[in-house]
Amino acid sequence: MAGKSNARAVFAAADHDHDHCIDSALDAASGLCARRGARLTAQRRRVLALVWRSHAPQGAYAILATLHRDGHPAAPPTVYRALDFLLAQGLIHRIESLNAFVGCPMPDTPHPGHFLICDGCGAAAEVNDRRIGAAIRRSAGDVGFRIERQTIELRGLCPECQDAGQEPAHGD
Amino acid sequence: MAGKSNARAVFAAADHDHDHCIDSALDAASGLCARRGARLTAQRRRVLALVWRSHAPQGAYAILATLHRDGHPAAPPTVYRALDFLLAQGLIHRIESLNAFVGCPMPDTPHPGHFLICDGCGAAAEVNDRRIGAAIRRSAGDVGFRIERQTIELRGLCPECQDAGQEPAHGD
DNA sequence: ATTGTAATGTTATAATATAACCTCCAGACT
DNA sequence: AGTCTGGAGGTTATATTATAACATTACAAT
Repeated sequence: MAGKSNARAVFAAADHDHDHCIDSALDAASGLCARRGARLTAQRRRVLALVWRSHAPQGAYAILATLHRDGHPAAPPTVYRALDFLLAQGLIHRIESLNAFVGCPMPDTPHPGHFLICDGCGAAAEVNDRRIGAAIRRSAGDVGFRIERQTIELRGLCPECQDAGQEPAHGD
Repeated sequence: MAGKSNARAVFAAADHDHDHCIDSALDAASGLCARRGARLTAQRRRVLALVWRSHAPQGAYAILATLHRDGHPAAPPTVYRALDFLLAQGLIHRIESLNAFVGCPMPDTPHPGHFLICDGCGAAAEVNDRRIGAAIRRSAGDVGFRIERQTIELRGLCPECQDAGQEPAHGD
């Protein structure tokens, strides 16, 4: 129906069990922090859960507001500190073009983080394509630039939102 | 001396004639706007000149402050409007990871804008490597994602700043 | 001169992020 | 248990980046 069904799925299906996403992310974080001797406190765990609330990147102030609604009032520094910790542990990534944060699906291994971000549904999918990484390293190497950090954010429309966007038109 | 002299230069040399950069950029902008029927007003021209003040991306409020010092006081919306115009005309690019703006060296043709940004000297070099573009298109195509806009920002050290950073060490 | 539109001015405020300083608690060591 | 210590979090204030909303001016075309 979608015409994209042969594509590798990187965006979660609309009807997926998102509670499972959240639970696995929290479990992975617990294990990882335990192994590293890092303290995943209740506060940090709550913030991580809220970042994972959706596959759409969450802003710091959205997280803050949700903490308040959930009976855990906090001030901005509290949230930013928790986010800093989670970034340092590689449990989340920052999306620069949105000033927002998204959970990392593979926090065990360090990686640059390449994102496809849908302007329709807001979801961000992390891809980490070896070809992109290789092309970037070659390009930088050619001019003698030493890369320390990458921001690769591709905005556009995911397959589902492309399909959804075309229906309104009269069979164009 | 630098050991990188065989690399293609994308970062301007420390001693280059930067006034020439500014002048060419302004000339190019004049011509381009004239051809398009877009109005490069004095205000917009001043802001463009200030974006080009350096090869390091300039923040909106830095531009604002300089306008004040130059006897052209303005409020934030004035600067942001000028920046919006310049972005729309492709005369400048926004660097998301810095919340700042940098002049485009080739404003005549639309292009995504791939940047090498030196954390040493602050300079941003636009590269637009075909291999990066190709890798990105392939990667997105594989999963059926339609790209509308790209943010590719590689942070690190330019050749000069790598050399400068190593001198302090005792011949390592 | 008139008029319509785009550009700019003006005021206020929203949204994002951090500085600085303080308190408290968990775990290490005795 | 006592006590020390460093990190986590609380609190207040403020910095930085960006935009909303509305008034005014400048300009081009008639």
